[in-house]
Amino acid sequence: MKKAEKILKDFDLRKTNFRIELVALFLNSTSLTADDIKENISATKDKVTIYRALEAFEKKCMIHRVPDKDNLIRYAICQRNSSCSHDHNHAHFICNVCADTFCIESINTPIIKNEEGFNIKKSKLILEGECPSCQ
Amino acid sequence: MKKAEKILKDFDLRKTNFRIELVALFLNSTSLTADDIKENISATKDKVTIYRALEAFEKKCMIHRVPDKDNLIRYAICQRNSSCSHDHNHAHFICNVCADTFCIESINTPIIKNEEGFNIKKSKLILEGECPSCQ
DNA sequence: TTCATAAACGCAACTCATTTGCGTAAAAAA
DNA sequence: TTTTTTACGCAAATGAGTTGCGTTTATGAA
Repeated sequence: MKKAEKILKDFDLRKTNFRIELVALFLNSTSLTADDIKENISATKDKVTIYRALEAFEKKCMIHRVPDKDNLIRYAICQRNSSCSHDHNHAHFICNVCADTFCIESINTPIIKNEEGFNIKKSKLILEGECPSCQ
Repeated sequence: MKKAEKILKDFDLRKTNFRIELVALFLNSTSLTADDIKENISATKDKVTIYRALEAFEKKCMIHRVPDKDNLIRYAICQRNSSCSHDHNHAHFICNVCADTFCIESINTPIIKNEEGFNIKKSKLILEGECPSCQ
């Protein structure tokens, strides 16, 4: 069994041709929008199928949402296995050139103590600039 | 001349009834979406007029875009005067209850040195939780 | 292997924030 | 006051994401 199929099994997701292809695409990508997927997948051209697969993958915590340059819905595959309990407290980097988003596992989001009466439960750190390939 | 009119003049923007009312609304708000404006303005009900005013205000750097809970376009008025040269390097806080976004001028976005081949030009820090009024 | 069933697919149509075009009105400059 | 530039308002378009529904397929039990 290939890696993509094993991942689907591990996350209790059904193995369809499209979903196997989609997992493999995630494994070879830093992050993906619905449109990226449509352009790079052969098993379906239907956007609804794509959105529903993303929804299912996210619900099982196989992928997580990452910030996007143009506020599109964008996902990356979760590197650290898994189950929904693991935290996504790493920074994200958006490349202004290629518009891709990268998980920066080596930088954690800062822990900010409550300030000025705000009850802070979570923080997100988004970096911008040029990614290694675009410089 | 009232404060709102002075601001429009300072930013080299025309004084129309709607824009005067809109600046005053910004001065009394933490942040606003187009829909917030539509609900709280009497001078126009036309969304195109609202979007174009926001575009003009942003271009002159009278307002700046802030993150939004639902990925809507949301703005806050720039507190520190002004001209487009001043930096917006403060954190933003999104309230999960009222969905308003607050500028937290007392917290700066962290300065991250270039990492793993990424050329980092800017950072954004987004905090989430409950704002003072919603706790 | 076969059957039942729950989930996935694919098509059409919809929602809703934001944008574009264009003719008219009004503000600022001459 | 006249000219010029910008703002307004209406209609229509765009485009990402969603919903409904009938059909197909993967999976797990018999």
